[in-house]
Amino acid sequence: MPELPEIETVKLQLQKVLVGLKIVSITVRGNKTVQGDIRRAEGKKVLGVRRAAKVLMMDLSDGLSMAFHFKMTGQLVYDKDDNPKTWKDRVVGGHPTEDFLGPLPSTHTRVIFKMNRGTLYFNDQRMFGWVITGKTEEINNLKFIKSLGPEPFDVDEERFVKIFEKVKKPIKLALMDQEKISGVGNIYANDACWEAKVDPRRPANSLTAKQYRELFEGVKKVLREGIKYGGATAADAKYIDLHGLGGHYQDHFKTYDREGEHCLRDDGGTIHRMAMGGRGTYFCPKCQV
DNA sequence: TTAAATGTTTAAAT
DNA sequence: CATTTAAACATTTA
Repeated sequence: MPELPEIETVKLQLQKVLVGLKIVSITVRGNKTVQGDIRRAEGKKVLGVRRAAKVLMMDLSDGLSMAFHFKMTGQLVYDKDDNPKTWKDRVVGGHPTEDFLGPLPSTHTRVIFKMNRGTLYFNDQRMFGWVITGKTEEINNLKFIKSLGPEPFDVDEERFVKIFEKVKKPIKLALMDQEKISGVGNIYANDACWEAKVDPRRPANSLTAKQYRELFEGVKKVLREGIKYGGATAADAKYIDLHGLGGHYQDHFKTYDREGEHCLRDDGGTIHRMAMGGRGTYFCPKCQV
């Protein structure tokens, strides 16, 4: 699921509970999910948790690291207790499914990390996600990670404009192109275009200087809001809010999943939905030009 | 039954 | 070759 804010949220959570713990044993239940010899990580200590765009990385003792990609439906759940009695004994992050609340492992659990205190589960319903284990240097040099463009927070306006001014594809798809700017996915790309009052279908090279500037500020704004609210758990996760788990950015969507609803600018416009690059694209035809 | 779902990844077309 | 588009991946839910 997750885009940059959701992974950032998981990272911050895991930094609090996982660092310093030792991986006692690893059980692999989905071979498709695992790349490299993940069991090399057994007996290693978690030294740190970090993030690059949508990739979560764990640095382990003895120069090993692991990189997780959640793709559409990945999630990490850490149970502090072997038999969690309340949701307070559980830390969750990633795509919201009932796995957040039910007993684990579940049918979607692909990897189980038994720690010296508690258990970490990597769940992934659709099995697009992956976890790669290797030397820290190998992980840092993964082709996928090397090909990532800068995150929006790491460029200035001039660089931002330069990235898009020769791109002919629609601005929304260009924003989601990880080799140009990394960390932005479907939800935040939609909302960023709304913030900038830009029609998502506009060729990326056709924006005015003002629109580039507002898009640059807008994309940072929606990402910052996503992080502030702890990511999005989307509308299908009511049961998660009930228990206090998960983020709340879904309550602050500007356009995403708001088809037919009024534009938040109260300009009389209605949020329309169309498909672009096979993904749901939401915008207000009235103010986004 | 069909469509769609917070993402890449690959092949095909331009 | 660089860029862009469409299909594919696997599963569940509306």
